[in-house]
Amino acid sequence: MNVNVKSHGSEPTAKLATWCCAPVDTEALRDDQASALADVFAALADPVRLRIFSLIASQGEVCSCNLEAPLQRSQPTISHHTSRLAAAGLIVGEKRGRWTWWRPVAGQVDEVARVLRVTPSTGDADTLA
Amino acid sequence: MNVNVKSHGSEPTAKLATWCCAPVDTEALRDDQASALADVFAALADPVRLRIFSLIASQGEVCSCNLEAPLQRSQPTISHHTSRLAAAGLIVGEKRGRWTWWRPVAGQVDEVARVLRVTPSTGDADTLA
DNA sequence: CCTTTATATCGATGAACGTCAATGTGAAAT
DNA sequence: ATTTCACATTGACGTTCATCGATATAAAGG
Repeated sequence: MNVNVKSHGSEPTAKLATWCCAPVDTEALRDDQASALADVFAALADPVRLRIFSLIASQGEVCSCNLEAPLQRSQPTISHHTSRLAAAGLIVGEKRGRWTWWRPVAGQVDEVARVLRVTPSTGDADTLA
Repeated sequence: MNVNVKSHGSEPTAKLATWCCAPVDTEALRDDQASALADVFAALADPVRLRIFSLIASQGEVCSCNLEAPLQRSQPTISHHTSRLAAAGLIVGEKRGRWTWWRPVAGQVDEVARVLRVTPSTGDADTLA
């Protein structure tokens, strides 16, 4: 069937799960950790990219051709945003036939969620040293 | 005693927990939800702000005066970043005497982490490259 | 009052970003 | 081979941003 399956997308620059980092409330981030993490947040800091990512994550797999209409953006703009999400390691693309299919990278987004976790043990009535 | 305790910081524009939204993999984000969420991510999309937030979250409470040295940024720059974090609802400031003390808002960051969660039970996810 | 201290705001500058029209690329269909 | 189709890349434009120096505000101590 899929003879023309190729891996696709920019080489992700962010490989958070391999080396970054303790939850933000347990230990202060080093500068290099903060830079890598900021790159991932920057990829999510645009409403169009967020909607693209949620469309991909909720459908499991989405073709680029099915993103232009719901987001009302031009084809180059969609391509630009999928590239940025891929560079951040949040999605991966696979070219099958003429279409590029994008899937979420669960590990990357879970890693971000883990780092973001703030222990609720800091009650508001507590004395905070 | 602390007679001069005042609430402080810009009125947070992002009140995610009150209305936003399903995890990104269960339902596609609406445009207004994506915009609000993108604002929070934009607040985290800078290495200096990330380190400020992690310093505050890990210490529970930090004075602005203790941020300039570790981050090696000027006082106006630190003030600018704390304002942006406060506007995103991620921290709150309290002016006691001459100093402004910043604390994390656990609910906001937990809400972001919850929305980010991607269930690893995505049906066809076994073919991840 | 005046001075000191901590923080906020203003103005400017250079960099990065979102967007689209035009164009390039490579694979599929005819 | 030629055309068509899906997507990437380029170039340009206006906007937003991070940063700092200068200045303003506000509180505490004299």
